[in-house]
This record gives sequence, structure tokens and C-alpha cells, in this order.
Amino acid sequence: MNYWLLKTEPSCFGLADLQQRPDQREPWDGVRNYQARNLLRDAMHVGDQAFLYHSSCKVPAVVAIVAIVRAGYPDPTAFDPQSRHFDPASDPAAPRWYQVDIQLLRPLRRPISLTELRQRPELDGLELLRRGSRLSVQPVAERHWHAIMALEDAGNAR
DNA sequence: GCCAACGTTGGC
DNA sequence: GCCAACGTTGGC
Repeated sequence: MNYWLLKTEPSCFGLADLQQRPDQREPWDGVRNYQARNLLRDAMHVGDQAFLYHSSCKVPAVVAIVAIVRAGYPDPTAFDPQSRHFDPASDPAAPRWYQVDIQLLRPLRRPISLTELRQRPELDGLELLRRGSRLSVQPVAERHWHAIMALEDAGNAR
């Protein structure tokens, strides 16, 4: 099993939106970056888990754990002229963009902010913390995954 | 709103 | 294939 981090802007689609979806399940569409696309298409498998991360908001933070419930398949919004994510250069016969389906496993008992993550030496090397990191789909090393999970119950006291 | 970092585009 | 210009991301 692999671990991931999925960025989203809560003003666009966040944990609260996911919680209201049937089965708390959602296609993770609209990714338009080749590096992220490759991960969605080739590397993410059913049963993998991912942190849901809120960006571009008041307190950027990891807020939930989701499971990958469907592996990579073509992103239909790329073919839909009505979609914000429409890409006229994407050919249905050779799809350019891919998505997976995710399902909420559970919200974290508390959000773990970017600021707090940056303070943890054991998270050195986490892609999210890299200077200038912008990738919206990121791999998370197993040791980093467990370190973040441990933070959930550690609280802010230190 | 600022701006650094990064990806993409397109002329050559 | 180089690289400048431009657009986007995203923390602050």
C-alpha cells in the first residue's frame, strides 16, 4: 500500500463537501499537471490511503484521511466544454488527463497545520514542506505518514 | 495583495 | 534544444 497527499482548496472543494457526497465518495478530477497526472494514472492503487490537505485558506492543514477506491481512469471533465477543466487538446481516443475516485475514511481528530508540520524534524523530506512545492498530488513516505498520524494525538503541547 | 517558485509556451 | 516571457500556485 502506498501513501499520498491530495491538495485541495476548501473554497472549491473541501472536506465539508466530501462529507456531503453519497458514500462520502468523489472523483478527484481537474488535475492538470503532468507529474501529478502520472501519479494518478500509474502509481495510485485501490486501497492506498491519502491525506486530504487544505491549501489557499486561512489555516493550510491536513484535515482528513481518504482511501483510493478506484484506480486511474480518464478524467471526463477534460472533454466537457462546459467544464472549468475543459482541455480542447485532450483527445478522448488518447486521454491526456486522469483521475481516481476517493472515499473519506475519517476526518482527523484535529487539523494538523502546515506550520506545525514544518516544526517537526521527523518530517524533513516531506514533499509538502519542500520550498516551492506546488504538486497537488504527492507521494508520502511511510515513515512520514506514521509521523503525521502520531501528531494527531500528540496535540499542540510541546 | 505580494512575490517566489515553478510549469508551460513559443520564437528562434 | 535553448530560454525569455508569461501564467499559476500558494504561503504569508
